[in-house]
Amino acid sequence: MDSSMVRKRRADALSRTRIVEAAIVLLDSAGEGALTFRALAAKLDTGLGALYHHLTDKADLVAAACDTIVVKVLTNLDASAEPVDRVRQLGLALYDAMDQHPWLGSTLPRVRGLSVVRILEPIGQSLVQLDVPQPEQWSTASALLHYMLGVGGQTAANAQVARLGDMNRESYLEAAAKEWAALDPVAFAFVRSVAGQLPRHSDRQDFLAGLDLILAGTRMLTVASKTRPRRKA
Amino acid sequence: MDSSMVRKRRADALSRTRIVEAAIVLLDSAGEGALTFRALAAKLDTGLGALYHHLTDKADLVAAACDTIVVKVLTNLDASAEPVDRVRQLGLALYDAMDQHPWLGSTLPRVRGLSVVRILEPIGQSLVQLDVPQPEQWSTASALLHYMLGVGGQTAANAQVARLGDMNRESYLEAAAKEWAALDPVAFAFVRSVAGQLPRHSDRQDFLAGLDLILAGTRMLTVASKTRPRRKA
DNA sequence: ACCTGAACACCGTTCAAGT
DNA sequence: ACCTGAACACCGTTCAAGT
Repeated sequence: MDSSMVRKRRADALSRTRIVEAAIVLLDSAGEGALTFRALAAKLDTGLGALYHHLTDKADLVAAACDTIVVKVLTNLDASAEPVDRVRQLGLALYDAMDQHPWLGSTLPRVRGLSVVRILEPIGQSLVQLDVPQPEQWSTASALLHYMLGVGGQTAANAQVARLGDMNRESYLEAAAKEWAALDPVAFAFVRSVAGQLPRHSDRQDFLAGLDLILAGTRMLTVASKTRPRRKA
Repeated sequence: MDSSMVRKRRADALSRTRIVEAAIVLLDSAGEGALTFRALAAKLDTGLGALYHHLTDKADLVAAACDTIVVKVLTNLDASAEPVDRVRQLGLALYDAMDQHPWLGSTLPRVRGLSVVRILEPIGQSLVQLDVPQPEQWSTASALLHYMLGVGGQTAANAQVARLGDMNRESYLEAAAKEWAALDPVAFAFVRSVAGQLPRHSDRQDFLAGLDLILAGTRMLTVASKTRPRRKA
């Protein structure tokens, strides 16, 4: 019962879930480069080989970490909302998760397993409810998925650069804005013209604006198909 | 003048450009995992340290490889085309480059340097020409950029999985379709419903369809702004 | 069955030493 | 100035050996 005994007998046994949770903590606190089997073993106070008894691979570990977050995001969604709102909610929830766990955006695309399919499913279901014509359902769902993943990748990259330079978000954006403003006025006319808004802008709002752009384009697909009315199911 | 002398005196001296070109060949032929300073040194018949005399980092090398491709893509664009067509051309050219160099899609987002800004610039210029209102220019250009990068990331991931499994595109897609068809009928209703089209679909056409979705949404921004007409410059 | 940690085959990067 | 290659400090992964 005394503390030395508790320390000897581990509070909870090593398990896949515990390892993955520790991996997420490691990734969140110090970035992708910090996830190491050795660091993980030290954090869990165990040996290297023990980890391989619960995981097949590092890829397996990363995939499990991703899937844990993705499942959590999808579980918290409100299924009763209108289809368009469901997609927006899903997008924002995913954005927030990628913002909170920057390693997610760079890892999710290349992860094996169901994580990406899990995200695709509610998107597709919403499009079906929106009466997007069958031939366009797949490409539209893909477009929404790729957009979300693309934003996540960039979020991850920015977080990584900021971390390497040991900067916070504001100083990073201001440095980028200054860099852009110094570019060639002819070749980079547009980028220079928007450099000023860079430090003040909200990535989250921009994400939603882009999502709404795709959803607006999607609405036109349904409108176009409604001119040839189909009977209801 | 005889061949032994030619072999002794290297045909062309080691240079940053030559190194980057060799790196691209290595990446194209065997994937991201094959790009190693040791492999590169062997290919160029030089020492390890010599490479560091022309490069600061591995990140520097990868960034240079990316930028080489990006610059090539952008150089070949037809600047005289209509704005919408310019964006589509740019998108397709980028898609093709990412298809041909699968490592590009997974690397581009996290690369330091101008590569991403180079892509953003012509997108933004096209939006200006399209009379997209100033407040929406940045978020719209970002959306288009992120979409393109998102598709590239997925292309890269698919190529990677196919390479690991030693499969060609067709057998990879058929395996994925079979996997999807075996998913839970309730939880994955949508994904199952589109599994059949997976082997036959064209990623390139889907990419364009998604791009057009965003462009259709963008057109609505300009139409909306035209109801309050502004004087011409 | 579950765990340990030394050992192996790699990496990126550095640096004294050469030309 | 440019190049060499041994050396260093890491990796992921394996595996005989322990309990």
